[in-house]
Amino acid sequence: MKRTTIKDVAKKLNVSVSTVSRAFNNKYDIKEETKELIIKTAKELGYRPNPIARKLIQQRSYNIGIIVPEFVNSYFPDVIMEAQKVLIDKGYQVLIMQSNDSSETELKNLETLLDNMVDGLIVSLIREDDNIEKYKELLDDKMPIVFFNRVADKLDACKVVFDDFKWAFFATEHLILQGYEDIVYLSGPKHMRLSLNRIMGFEKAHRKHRRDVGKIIPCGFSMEEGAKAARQMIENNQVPRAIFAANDHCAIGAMRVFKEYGYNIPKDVAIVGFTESRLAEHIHPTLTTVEQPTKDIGITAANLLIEQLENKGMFVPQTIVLNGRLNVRESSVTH
Amino acid sequence: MKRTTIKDVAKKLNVSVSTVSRAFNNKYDIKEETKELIIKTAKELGYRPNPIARKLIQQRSYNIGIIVPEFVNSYFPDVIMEAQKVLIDKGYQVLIMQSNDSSETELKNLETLLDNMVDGLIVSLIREDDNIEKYKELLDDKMPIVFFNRVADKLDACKVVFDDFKWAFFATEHLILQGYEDIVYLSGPKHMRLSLNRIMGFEKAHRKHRRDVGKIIPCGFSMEEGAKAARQMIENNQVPRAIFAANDHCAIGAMRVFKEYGYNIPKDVAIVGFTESRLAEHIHPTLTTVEQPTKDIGITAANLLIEQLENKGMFVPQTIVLNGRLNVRESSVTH
DNA sequence: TTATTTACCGATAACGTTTCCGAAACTTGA
DNA sequence: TCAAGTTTCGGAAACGTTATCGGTAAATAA
Repeated sequence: MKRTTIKDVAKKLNVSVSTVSRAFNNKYDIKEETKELIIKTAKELGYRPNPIARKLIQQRSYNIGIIVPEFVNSYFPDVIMEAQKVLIDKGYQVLIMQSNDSSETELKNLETLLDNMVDGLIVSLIREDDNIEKYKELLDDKMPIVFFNRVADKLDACKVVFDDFKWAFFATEHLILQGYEDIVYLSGPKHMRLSLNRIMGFEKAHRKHRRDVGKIIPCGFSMEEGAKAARQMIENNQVPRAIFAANDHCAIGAMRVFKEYGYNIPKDVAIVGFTESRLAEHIHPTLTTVEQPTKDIGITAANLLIEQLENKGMFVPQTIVLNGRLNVRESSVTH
Repeated sequence: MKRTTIKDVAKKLNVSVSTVSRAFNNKYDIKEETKELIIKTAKELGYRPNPIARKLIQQRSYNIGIIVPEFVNSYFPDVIMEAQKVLIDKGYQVLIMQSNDSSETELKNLETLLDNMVDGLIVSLIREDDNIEKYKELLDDKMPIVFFNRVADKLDACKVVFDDFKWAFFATEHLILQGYEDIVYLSGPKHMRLSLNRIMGFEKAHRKHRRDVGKIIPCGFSMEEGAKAARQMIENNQVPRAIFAANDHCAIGAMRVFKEYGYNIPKDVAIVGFTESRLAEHIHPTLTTVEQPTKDIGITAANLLIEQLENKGMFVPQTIVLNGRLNVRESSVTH
């Protein structure tokens, strides 16, 4: 069962391979009639252009690499799948890699993607600084790259980011307006730009309402770390009236511990999460959280990359900031 | 910035391209000395063999396609990532597609993967029957395929499955041994083999302990469906003493509703889930559930595929059944 | 010494496309 | 009717590898 090639189609119709090629590439210099005939008999013969041969001659792989830190939260799968849809529609092939929260694996992933000759990359970084030299090299070589979510200030490239500042501000303000004093922020790792942005939003909300800025405790994005932070607060007898957490998993981990220790949520401790997860609606009490536009992020990143691929050379890097939504639920409201 | 090719390396050393190729392919008829020299200067020149050219001449894409129903549960991402690791190590490129729980998208995904000339496939089906003819064709054409999780009886192919019967049996027996009479099974869709297997396990456990088999209610895999089922039981005043659910999401959805209506878990209603999710340990009460060996499933599927690819032609399809574990937690134990 | 094997290497043809160049065939304008 | 332009097509080169075949030099056997 050999695959039928362009030659088979050409021979069958007594035309040259060039003509068949033209028929399949919508070139102008071909008669409409012959084109249709070729397409028709090609279909009969079950001919499909060999993408590998095309890639070789066109000197493009039509491969796009996507690198993300993890697959634990639904956030990354969600944006990836949207981006993939857009890219596949444009004839690209998508290679997905996860870095397992390790900068070294990130670098290894990058290498394998380059071995596979990707035409472009969509990346969410593990740490801002770790592989920055490598990315700089690539950018200097005009490799199209779009960063999203976790980006690096020092890189002059396309970025799709969430307005972390603004939504941390709104989330904090929401807690303040509910009347809570003494709000603690369980922040993400400080080496991330988005953590800093959220901290700034947190602070701004306090300043606006003339409050002392609440305590900021470095935490992580996992349930375990959220739980650990909560346990520590309880042990130190420093349980605040409200908590704003780095993400939903972290919030849920903390929530669990508080409940175990008999705290009522939100009466004793109010909680707000970040980056709407599928759990927010399904735990008890339901979790107030900031929803990120995962679909838009994926689509925008993909489109930015395509633009770059098509206008290679003359393309100015741009940063697109997307908006979100605060989903207010039970965990933060006492009426 | 042109990519350096095999010719550049050959010219630099005044050898033929054949020799350079031999150096990179560990062929026997080359002097160890020259081989090392070639590898060394190739590295200096930054030469990497062009995978596309290699694919073209070898008539293999080194592409493997993976098709899964969804990315909502962590189950599929988990097995995919393990499989990918194995495959990448062997020099394969992995294309991941999700069917969004629609058989039509599954078919479309299949087509795009074939367009990309995949050498093999790893598939978890949406429905047993829907695209069966297409898969049959492929198998007849000697396309290496490994099915996992949701497989079709009618297809004579490699399969990696979980022993759903056995572990549904154990889960049910666990509930029986805890002393619960009147156990309801919220089953997955009936068109899936795994649902039927689990039902059989559920029944067997009842027979073994000489009980009447509990009610079986068709349900789905989502939290919404679990919640809906619970609400219906409450409305109909038919809340059982224990529930065995199709998966964790379903279990959690039901649990939430019961808690809302004031039922205590496990005192009023005990619950057991299936396919350990990341939530099981983090909800209240913690959820008893059957853990599937996601990593093993991914690794085994990948290895089976590689075996098939390497011994193409003479290869007998085999089914590998993997084992699991029952994680007993609070939701099912009253002491 | 000569014949025969062995080790190593080069030239060349493929793989299936696209692209460039040129040449028919046809059309247009005077 | 003829020159010039247009449309449509064919031939051949190219993309970067690997595979096949053959040849030379060295090593071994007779």
